[in-house]
Amino acid sequence: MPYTEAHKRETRRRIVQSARRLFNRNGFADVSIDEIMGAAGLTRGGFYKHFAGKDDLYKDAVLEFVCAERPEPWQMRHVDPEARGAALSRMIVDAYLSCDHFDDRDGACPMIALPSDVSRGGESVKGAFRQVLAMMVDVFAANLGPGEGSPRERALALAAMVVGGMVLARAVDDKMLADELRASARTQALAMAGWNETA
Amino acid sequence: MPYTEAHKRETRRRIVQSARRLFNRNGFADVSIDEIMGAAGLTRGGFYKHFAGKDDLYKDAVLEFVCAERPEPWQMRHVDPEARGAALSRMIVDAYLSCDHFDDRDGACPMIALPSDVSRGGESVKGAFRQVLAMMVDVFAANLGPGEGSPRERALALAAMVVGGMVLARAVDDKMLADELRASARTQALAMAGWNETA
DNA sequence: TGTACATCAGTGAACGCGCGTTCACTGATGTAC
DNA sequence: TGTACATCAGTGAACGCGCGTTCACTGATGTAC
Repeated sequence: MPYTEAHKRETRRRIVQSARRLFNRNGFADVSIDEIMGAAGLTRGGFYKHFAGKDDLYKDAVLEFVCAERPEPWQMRHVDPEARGAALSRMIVDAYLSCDHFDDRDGACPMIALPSDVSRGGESVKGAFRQVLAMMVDVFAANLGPGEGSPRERALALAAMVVGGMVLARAVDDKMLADELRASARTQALAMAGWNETA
Repeated sequence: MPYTEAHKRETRRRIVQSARRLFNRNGFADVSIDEIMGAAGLTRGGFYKHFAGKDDLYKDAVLEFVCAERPEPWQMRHVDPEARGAALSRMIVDAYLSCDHFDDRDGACPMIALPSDVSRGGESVKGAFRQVLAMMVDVFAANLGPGEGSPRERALALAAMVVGGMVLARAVDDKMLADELRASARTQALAMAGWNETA
């Protein structure tokens, strides 16, 4: 058994990472396997030693975000549970709607970079997308401040607002309007969640 | 001057309409000019008598939604001004987040069907997208009930929430979760806008 | 420890295919007389 | 009113190109002896 299993896993991981970046930037349809393999330091043919086809890679690329290394406070999983609560949740909203996240074409959340692509995709990508959404909704629901409606309802609406604000900001060719969208979604989201600055 | 100008305009309109439907359903990259022309009852080559290229058509397809015939209460422009206000706005939110709109793959708002495609597109598509957004934001801002924040801020956040709710609902492969997203966005949007049922 | 071997990750030429676009043409139509 | 003409919307074959995928291969590596 030449080449260790670890070696193969590492190569596969590199391909998935490269794919995530390129899909984020250019969409699923406009990225070729050549580009993905090239960016991973490999060549065309080897791709099929790791994946059944392009579609098979798609869900892994979306899912990779869940496991990917992210700048704090994105690392929801690694945060000290003691630090959870309104402060952390506010940081997540801020980070999500931040200028950095807006500009990060390669590393952004797939819910922002790929939603309409995924909506036309197959069951497996949509399942991966659901996992990313669930991660966000669970963090929100567990840390809500005072407000109207069930925690789940409010958490889902919060997710809709922060994702929607960012998606609209990116689809518009007017930096001022994009900034306005991010700021408005941020302020109203914090208010809706009961995470006001004054709280 | 054979063939009237009206005839040419009508043909062009048919191509744009066909393109809008197909882009909505399959995205910009996955629709061929053959398909668009075929669906419009024409053949490949004639396309270039009307458009400089595929990109040129893109913005018109997005913009067509602004002028397109829509079921009430989508027809914001044609509604009796007397009827405007919270009742109308509530109807718009309801229609936007409705099951019918969710299912209408061909006729849906481009902000739902194409946002991540447009975010990777050129200046002209993004300009068209901005016009669609502006239409919605203006209607919201002009009809807000009581609430916190400036009208514009609240209108932008409302747009983010209704668009985001629908975009997420479509990207997820779980009808129950999709319904929950639509319902949650609807309830919280109406509350945020001061359009509560009891108002 | 050293060597011969089997494995299989990775290579790159080749495949068929569908795309966006071009172009020589055709033929339906409005206009001039 | 009828006819000859010019226009140009629409046709469909052809183009070069890049795609996803296949396949015979190569060569780096772990294992057996």
